[in-house]
Amino acid sequence: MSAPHPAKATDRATLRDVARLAGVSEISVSRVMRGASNVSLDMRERVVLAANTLGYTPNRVAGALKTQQSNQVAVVVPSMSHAVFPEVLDGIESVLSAHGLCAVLGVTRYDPAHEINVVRELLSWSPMGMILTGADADPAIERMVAAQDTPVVQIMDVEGRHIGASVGICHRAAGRAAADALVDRGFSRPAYVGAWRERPVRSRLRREAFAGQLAARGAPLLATKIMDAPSSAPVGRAAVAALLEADPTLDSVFFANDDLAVGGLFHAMAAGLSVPGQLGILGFNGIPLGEALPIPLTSLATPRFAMGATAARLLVEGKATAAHRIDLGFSLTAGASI
Amino acid sequence: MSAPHPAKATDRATLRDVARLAGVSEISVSRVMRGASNVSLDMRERVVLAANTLGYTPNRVAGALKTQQSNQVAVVVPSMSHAVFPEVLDGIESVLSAHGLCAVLGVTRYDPAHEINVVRELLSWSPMGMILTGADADPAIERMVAAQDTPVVQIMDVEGRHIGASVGICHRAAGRAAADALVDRGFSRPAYVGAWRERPVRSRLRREAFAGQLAARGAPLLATKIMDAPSSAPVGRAAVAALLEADPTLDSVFFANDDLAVGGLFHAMAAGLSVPGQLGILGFNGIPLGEALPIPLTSLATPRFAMGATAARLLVEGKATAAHRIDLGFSLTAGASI
DNA sequence: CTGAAAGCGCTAACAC
DNA sequence: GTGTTAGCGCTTTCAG
Repeated sequence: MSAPHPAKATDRATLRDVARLAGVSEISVSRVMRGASNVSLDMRERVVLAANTLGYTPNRVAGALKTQQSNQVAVVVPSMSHAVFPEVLDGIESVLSAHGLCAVLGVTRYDPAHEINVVRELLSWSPMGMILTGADADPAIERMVAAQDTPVVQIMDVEGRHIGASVGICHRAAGRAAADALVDRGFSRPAYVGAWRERPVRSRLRREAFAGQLAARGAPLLATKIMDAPSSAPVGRAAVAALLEADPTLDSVFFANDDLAVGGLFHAMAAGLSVPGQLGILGFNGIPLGEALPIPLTSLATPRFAMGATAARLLVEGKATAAHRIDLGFSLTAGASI
Repeated sequence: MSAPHPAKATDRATLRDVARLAGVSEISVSRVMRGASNVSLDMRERVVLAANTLGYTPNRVAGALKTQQSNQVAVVVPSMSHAVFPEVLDGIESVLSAHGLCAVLGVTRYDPAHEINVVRELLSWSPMGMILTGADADPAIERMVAAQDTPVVQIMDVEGRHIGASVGICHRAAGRAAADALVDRGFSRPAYVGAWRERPVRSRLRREAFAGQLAARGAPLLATKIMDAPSSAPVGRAAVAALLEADPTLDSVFFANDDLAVGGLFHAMAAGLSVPGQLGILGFNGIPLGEALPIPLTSLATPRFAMGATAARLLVEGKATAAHRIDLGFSLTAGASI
């Protein structure tokens, strides 16, 4: 090809190139590429042939600029290290990919200031929607989202101030349910273990509701240990060891999540404590690992995949409005640790 | 503002709007927004004021169309359910965000046909680079990437055919190391457990090298169990139970990953088998959970975060070329299960 | 230091 | 069914 203008050999083919090769107009190529209906079979064939010859891929950047719509969905999560968010993302992805959409990822590291930058960055690509983790977003975020009129779904909590739709569970109810589960089974000297300095606000909501309900049931919370490090089994194990050393009379522990709870259970096993006889262990999230443990972990199972999938579905269906506040609920798993 | 043209109230502010309000030209606003040097202080102040008043956010879609460069990096992984890829993504994200880049996610579900579509989709946004999981990409993928001249880094394996740079480990070497570790400790009747029908090719490489080295060391592989389901502790537990039922004389098991290995360890504990006395358990990946187990899991630890971070760094530094093939290696963890 | 003109690649809107 | 025209919002020339 002896092009008159000096193009790099590696330049990406454009509509124009395909049109020239096929001997048709650009708009016809555009129509074929987008699968428009009003195109003759002959035209379609010629264009497809030319496009394949050139290895043409539509340029979505240009398309998005023109149509003012993108197939990208911005997804903002606090962390990827924790098992919860990958599963939520999995749910989001499963729905998005089925609709030809893709996820652009932002990770906030539980840092509200950083979250603002992440959101700004993501919004600069004019996504067709945005999924945020947690309620009570910073006012700056609310403003930016409003300025661009971007549909928003917030996940995890159904409580708190929401910008658009919300999909999650009621963490206060979960805290109360945890208290009831322990008291109902005869535990009377409960403790609580959290981590990561309780950065995720919803874990605080659960703890407070847990403590409140325990008091109401006459079995007040005896000890609380919030670790500095992010949640993990080793951290949970260390927390329980510390709690029991300080007060060996504790008879049960509710954990901020299963990662911690598994560690607590391991401590009990290693220390020769019978579970749940000498120590009851109650987790949160219901991760698959729990059921494979020698003593199956009892936990409040949360619908992580479904939260992501539902949030994505709301966006796809244009239902990302404050009218939609979906509580997906939780359930006690059939474990044997309390 | 009595604009002469009928604009939606919710329309996003543009450079033009800011320019009008500030009483300057569009290009000046552009220069200020991008932090160009040749702008007077006065100009900068006026523009910033106007931009803030309007809540202006630059439109990256338009910018990318003009400059032909994006700040997005396409990341293609096979799954999010498995613990490995979130950690890799975490590493990628940490580097990208430090450079003002963001990740666009594609999930292939270990489906080569779907992977082609995912890559095409992601490439249509002209990302500044692409991170692919695994070697030996489909020729169609290789073609598309070449047609757009997109820098590529492939992660996980250093073996196999690579498009651009690669960052990973040698899975054959890992398989051999696993065999050596078992034989060196006196195990002579080893088995292997895999999952997900061995869809990730690299797990097959490990298994084959494992079997080969075992044979060379005079302790041939006695049994292999590849489960249909994706890896998880329950699946690993079931696999070991099945293996031992078929042949109780097995004295050790090497697993495709720690998720499975943990399940195997739990089976041994629940069945009253001493570990490593009656059954040696060797995992792969070295997940944090392992060290918190009552019997700390011995595993071949892989640098998952570092793989992601290194891959992203290669892209950022413009080193995503075939010249770079980085083996980050693995190491045996200090466990007590073999 | 500031601005005017042109155009990135695509697609609505309107001809024919 | 097909083509022409115009312009999305920005930034790279090139003039002043």
